[in-house]
Amino acid sequence: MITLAEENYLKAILSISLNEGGKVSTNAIANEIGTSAASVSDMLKKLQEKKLIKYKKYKGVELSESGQNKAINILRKHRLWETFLVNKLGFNWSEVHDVAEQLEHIQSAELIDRLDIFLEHPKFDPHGEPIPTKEGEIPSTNTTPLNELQVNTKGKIMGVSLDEKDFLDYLTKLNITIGTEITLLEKISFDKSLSIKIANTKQHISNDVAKHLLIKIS
Amino acid sequence: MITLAEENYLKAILSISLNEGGKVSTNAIANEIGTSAASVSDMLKKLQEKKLIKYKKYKGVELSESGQNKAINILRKHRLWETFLVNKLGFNWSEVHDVAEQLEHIQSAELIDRLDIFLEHPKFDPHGEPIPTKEGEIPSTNTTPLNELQVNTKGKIMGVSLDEKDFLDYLTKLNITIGTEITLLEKISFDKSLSIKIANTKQHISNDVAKHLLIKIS
DNA sequence: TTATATTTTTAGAGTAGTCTAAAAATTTAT
DNA sequence: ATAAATTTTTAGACTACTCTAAAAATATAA
Repeated sequence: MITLAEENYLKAILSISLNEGGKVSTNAIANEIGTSAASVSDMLKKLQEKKLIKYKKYKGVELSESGQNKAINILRKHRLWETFLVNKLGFNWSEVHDVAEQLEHIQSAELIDRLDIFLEHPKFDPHGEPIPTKEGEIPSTNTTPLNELQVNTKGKIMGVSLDEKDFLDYLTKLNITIGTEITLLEKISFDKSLSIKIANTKQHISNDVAKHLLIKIS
Repeated sequence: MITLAEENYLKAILSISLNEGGKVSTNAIANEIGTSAASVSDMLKKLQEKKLIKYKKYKGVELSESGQNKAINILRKHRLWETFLVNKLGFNWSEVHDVAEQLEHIQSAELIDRLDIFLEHPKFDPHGEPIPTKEGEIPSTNTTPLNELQVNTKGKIMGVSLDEKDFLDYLTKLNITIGTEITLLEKISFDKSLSIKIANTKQHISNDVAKHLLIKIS
């Protein structure tokens, strides 16, 4: 049986490797989980023992096949629960992360199958992130972070790659949500901030915000 | 903050005192939780420390007001989740206990408020057991265990007081479910077993089964 | 009421996870 | 290529919970 702490480590390793690719460092995991590098080292030994990761001391870590399956399944559960919380219970998209972090650890394959049916097999969660299939496929989204677009490109916001309350509340304040049409007007080279147009209104956002907005060019 | 283990102890103490009344013994708790009396003794000290129980060594234990509030809230969550699983996800009433035992520990008052609304404020769970209100009231049901009825009494099954798969599956096999009309035909004094009539068919059940069937006399 | 049985508590130890401090390995910079 | 900085691991300790075995308290029965 896998423990709650182990599940959180697998999830962290998956999340980092989806963002950066390649081997994952001890410090990166410590940072993601909010613990010490020493604790991570300890845990990596246990996960290695259980064949959930491939790990050589000082050389970084990657998920084994079974570890990846488990991690993707947790991600699937997280995103299905977020969809349930927003679509069925009426939560705001900025309020669901913490509860979903608890719900994702409930152990019952039957429950998730039925939840998926109840939600009518959603492909994307309320943040536009793809929900892995039961088979472990993560549908690709064909989107580009806003900060990588060229000036004068027009597109539509398909999702956000950060699930933090402050960030999502700020987007709401900017009138940015999924489906919003957006035009990139100007890139300021000094601080990499951007001028954008939304609903015929000009706005200015930082690079930190822009890089988490996923755009489909139209 | 309250831990998962602590929640399970509070729940066990509540459950025993609802069934038997009065002080709860160390052994009864050990038995309910499936652990050793030594572990229970240890934990009682911690719960006492946190003012969740009233406890004197060797003298049994009862919940404090705050302990009782917490325990009733867990019971409320358990029964709301069971209702969700059966009414919304289509689980059978015999399949939901284990999953609800996990879900009852999710920490979010907002989640339970919204779930209650989503389910349209149910008063009873799929086993006919009353769902405590947000304020901690447990509605009384005015029912009698079948084995306490007098011979030739007619009534309707309003609920069951045991949530175990084997038991519920057996009831289903007997064509017994909530709402079923039932007549007590005969009590066998030798083994306290009962003859009953359901849908014009005579059947015979043990006292162990009968005592968990809650009847409203008609 | 004194012996016996039962229940409960204490003592000591083990596991899973966490921490800080220090040692070891690796990377970076001169 | 060696020194300095950074990263990672080890060592030792702490908390929460569990266990078995033994001691202490309580209940029961002759």
